[in-house]
Amino acid sequence: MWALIDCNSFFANVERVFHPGLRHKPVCVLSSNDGIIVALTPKAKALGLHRGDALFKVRDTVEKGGVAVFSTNMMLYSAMSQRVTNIIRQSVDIVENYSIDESFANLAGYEIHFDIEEYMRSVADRICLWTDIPVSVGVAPTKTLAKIGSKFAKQYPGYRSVCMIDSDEKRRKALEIFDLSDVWGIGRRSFDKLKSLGVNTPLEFADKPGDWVRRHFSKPGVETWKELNGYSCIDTSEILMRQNITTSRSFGDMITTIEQVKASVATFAASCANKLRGQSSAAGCVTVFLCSNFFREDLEQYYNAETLPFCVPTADTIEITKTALEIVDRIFKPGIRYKKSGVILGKIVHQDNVQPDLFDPVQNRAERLDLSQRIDGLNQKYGLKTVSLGVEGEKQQPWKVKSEHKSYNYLTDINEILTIRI
DNA sequence: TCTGGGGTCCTAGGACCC
DNA sequence: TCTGGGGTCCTAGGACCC
Repeated sequence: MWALIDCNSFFANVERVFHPGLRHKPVCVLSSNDGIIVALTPKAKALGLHRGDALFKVRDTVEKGGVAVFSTNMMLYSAMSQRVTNIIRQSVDIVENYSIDESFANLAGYEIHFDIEEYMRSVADRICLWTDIPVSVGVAPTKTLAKIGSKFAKQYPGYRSVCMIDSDEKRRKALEIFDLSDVWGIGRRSFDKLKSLGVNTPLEFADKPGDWVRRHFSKPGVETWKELNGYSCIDTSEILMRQNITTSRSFGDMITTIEQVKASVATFAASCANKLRGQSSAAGCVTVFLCSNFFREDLEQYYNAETLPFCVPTADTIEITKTALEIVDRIFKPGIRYKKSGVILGKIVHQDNVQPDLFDPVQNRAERLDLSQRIDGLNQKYGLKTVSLGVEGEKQQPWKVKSEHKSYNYLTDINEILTIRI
């Protein structure tokens, strides 16, 4: 059996933890630039707000409904996610951390010594007691069914946080009433296709014969079908090394000069390089893209991207930044008002597997990497951008994101720790 | 005026090899 | 007029996830 432990309205609930006055108020968390709503509590949903709504379009509802609004604070959410995961790992041996707010726990063998439902309920209660984050748990023979269980657990308080799908009767009943478009692995396209084929519920899909499914769908569709029928086949075991690393942002204000574009690209390149070293790897190529504001039909539109390879895979901030800026020189077009840029590192290999080049123009790779790592160390100890490249520019720049409702880094910065007045 | 960011996997088709 | 058979590797784009 698998359990899926899913944190309810995770970002919004993390904010609520540190603002106890909001316990019974609607809360929502915004994307970068305070653009759209990315997380919201049930009370905010009840006002008619949705994930994906642009803030400027729903400002009326937000103000009239007394909704507490927060800018996104990933440092805080990551730190809280770590705490939740740690508690799960204390109770179950094999845990796959699937996303920032979800973990799969492998319960094989646990039924011998425990009442699984009560055991997982005790885990859920402990998470709530120790972190104040409410979770919903689904338990089932496959991950896809466990996901469905957790949605039921979230929807109906009667389950007391844990919904177990452990018999064929329960499975069929769940699949009969569950929304087909909410099944894990069935996105917009597959949903439309199933509808057009006359399939309206997960149960109708599960009951189709295997050759029908294989005729209409390829590997992912067949796997979902098997999982719905109780045959476990989706592997989410942990990805130890990312194959691509991206840093991109929309700008607070549109920018026009090449110096500003370069400052943004240099900042994102340094961020990518830092993430790259964090997983002890090196990149074989770098891509830079620039684009204008596609929502502004009155302005000239532009998008361009280019990729350059490295002679030898590298994790050196200076080398990566220099190459990224060469791309800017090639694709920058004057007269455009730029809204977004981004840096993508690709062809990533582990640093121990880097193939040297006999004609490598860089002689001191080890020292260069050491320099980058020492800069990481200083920035880790004294705060972001304590040491950075000059080309990244000053702290205040028009392209920096808007973030007007950001809470403090209560869990990771000693200067921003929660103050309690008695 | 204001509209997010970061990933993975699969497949078909092109280009190439013998 | 007739024009094989069997592969590999790479990439762009689609579909999906959070």
